[in-house]
Amino acid sequence: MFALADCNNFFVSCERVFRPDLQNKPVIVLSSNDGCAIARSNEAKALGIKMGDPFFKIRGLVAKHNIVVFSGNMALYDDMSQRVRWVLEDFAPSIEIYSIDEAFLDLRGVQDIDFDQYAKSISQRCWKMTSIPVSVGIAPTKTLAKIASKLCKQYPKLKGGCYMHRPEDIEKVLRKYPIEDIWGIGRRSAPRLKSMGVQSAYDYTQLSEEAIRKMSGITGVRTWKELKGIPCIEFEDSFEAKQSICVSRSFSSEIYDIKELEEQTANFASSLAEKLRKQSSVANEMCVFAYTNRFKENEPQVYGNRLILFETPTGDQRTIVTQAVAATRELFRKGVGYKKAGVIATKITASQNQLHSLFEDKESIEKEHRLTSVVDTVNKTFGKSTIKFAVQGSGKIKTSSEKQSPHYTTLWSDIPNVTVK
DNA sequence: TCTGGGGTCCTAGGACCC
DNA sequence: TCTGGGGTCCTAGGACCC
Repeated sequence: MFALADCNNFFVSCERVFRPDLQNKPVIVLSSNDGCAIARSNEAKALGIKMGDPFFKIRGLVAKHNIVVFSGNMALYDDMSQRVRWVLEDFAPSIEIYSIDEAFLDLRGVQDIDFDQYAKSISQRCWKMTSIPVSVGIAPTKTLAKIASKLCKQYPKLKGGCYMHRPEDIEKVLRKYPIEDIWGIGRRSAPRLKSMGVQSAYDYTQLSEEAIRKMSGITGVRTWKELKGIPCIEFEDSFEAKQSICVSRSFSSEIYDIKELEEQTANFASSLAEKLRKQSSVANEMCVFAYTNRFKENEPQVYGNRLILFETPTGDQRTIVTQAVAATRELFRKGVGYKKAGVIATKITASQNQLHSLFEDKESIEKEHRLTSVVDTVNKTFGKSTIKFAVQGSGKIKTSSEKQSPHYTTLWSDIPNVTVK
């Protein structure tokens, strides 16, 4: 059996931990620049707020129903996510972190226990230890476990835990389960399937393997088998270094000035380098991009990008920042208003396999390492951008988030004016 | 006026090899 | 008129996920 633990309306639930007065009230959390609704409480969902709704389009609803609005607070959500994980780790020999608000638990080999009670216990323990409501589904495959956890949200009497294993029960559930809600069936395929008369998960299981393969390839076949109770999707509990890392943001307003854009990409590059080093990786390539506001349809659209091939694979902050700034200078066009920019590292490999060029001097490489490790330590201790490159300017990215709650659980990173002796 | 950020996997087709 | 038969690797784009 596999379990899926899914935090309910996670970002909203995190805010409610420190604002218990908001229980049972409509609450939403917005994306960066307070752009879109990316988390909604059940009450907000009931009022018709959809995932991804632009904030300016729902202002009326928000005012009318006194919906409480937060800007995203990732520092808080990341930390709360970690706390939930700590609780989950007690319940299974290994867990797979699927996303910030979801984890699979590997229960293969666990026998002679009441799985339904187990699911409920996991949920209760999470609530008790973190004040985050968590829905736990247990089933023979990951895809079915996902469905089981969704049932918990639909039926409060399940008390946060649902064990789904008997074929007749599974069939009953799948007959009522909408095709578009299946894990792995996306916005693209769902309408196509519906037009063929495939409405429910059960209908999907009734198609032939050939038909599935033709329509949705091997991934479709895997989902199809998983719905039939045959596990096909690997349990991935080991840490895998990311194959690509992207740091990008939309700006609160368009940037027309080259210096300003350079500052921004320098900041992206700096945190890109940090992320690379954090997973002990180096990158062979980096792409720098900047483009105009795609929603201003009447204005000319510009998409500038530059690919940088590093001479030797690198995670070095100085190289990455310098090259990103140089690329920005190249792609920048006067008179263009840049609304979004970013940097992407690709062709990533482990730093211990790093190849050095014949002409590099060993001593300077070691010096570089010592420097970056000092910078990392200082920034980790005293907060992001305590030490930064001059070209990063203020070290801040030009975004806005006016309704952000405090970093309740990680305040130390916000302590200003630390004196170091 | 105002529209998020960050990933993965699969596939088809082209370039290249003998 | 007739024009082999395998392979591999890489890339871009699509589809999916949260």
